[in-house]
Amino acid sequence: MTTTTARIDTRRAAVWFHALSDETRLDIIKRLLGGERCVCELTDALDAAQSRLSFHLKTLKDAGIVSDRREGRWIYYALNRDTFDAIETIVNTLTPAVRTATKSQKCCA
Amino acid sequence: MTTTTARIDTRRAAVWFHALSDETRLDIIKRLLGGERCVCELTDALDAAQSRLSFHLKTLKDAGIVSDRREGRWIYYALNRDTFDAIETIVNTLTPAVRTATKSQKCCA
DNA sequence: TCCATCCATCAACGAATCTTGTTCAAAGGA
DNA sequence: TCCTTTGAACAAGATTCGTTGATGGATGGA
Repeated sequence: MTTTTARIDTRRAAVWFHALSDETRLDIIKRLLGGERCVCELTDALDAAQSRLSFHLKTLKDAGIVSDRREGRWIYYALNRDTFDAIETIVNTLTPAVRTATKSQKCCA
Repeated sequence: MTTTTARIDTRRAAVWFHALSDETRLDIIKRLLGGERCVCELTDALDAAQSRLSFHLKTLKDAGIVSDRREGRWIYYALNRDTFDAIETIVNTLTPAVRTATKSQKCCA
């Protein structure tokens, strides 16, 4: 066996990274770092059309990055802690493996 | 100021995450964890057409994820350590912020 | 009940992405 | 020089993505 990173579920990882691969979605995530927000707050803050935000929120939700909660007329979105933990695990497994992989190049170049 | 993560360069982050958002590219990265490889080795290992791999390798190269080196007839690709360090920094900055952001929800739900 | 607000969904369009097949350039061996 | 190998680049087609505007459902107030 080469490394433990070979065990990474590439399908899930690809979905997560895709959700994070758009600037609008990263801006949404930044806003949600301040706590849960309803869509109307995000449309104001990001100056984006409502349907556009709804589209990106769905992408984030389908990827498990955020979750939503209805309260009266409003729907609040919040970051999904478990998914970020999983992403952190992937990256923190991958990077040391990269360091190991690139060590041999340094000495033989 | 809300958090240090607000400083994250979303443009660069989006490019990196996009490069990581494809299963074929993640498979390439996994292979390169074993050390640098030429394209012909990757086509054999991943059972993919040469032009397809060339496309994905270009995507990875443009994003700074890999770098290439010619040796005679062969071109060897290797993982780019610095980029992975930068990605690790982003994720390791973001995740604690997510944990902080999601703490308040736990107590008020 | 009627109306306003919040937000998801849909249709349509253009742009970007991915795949496949083909062509072309660089390098080395016969 | 000619041939083979390696891999980039290009064109064409299919698919996915992102944006915009319009519609409709759910909720709550008047």
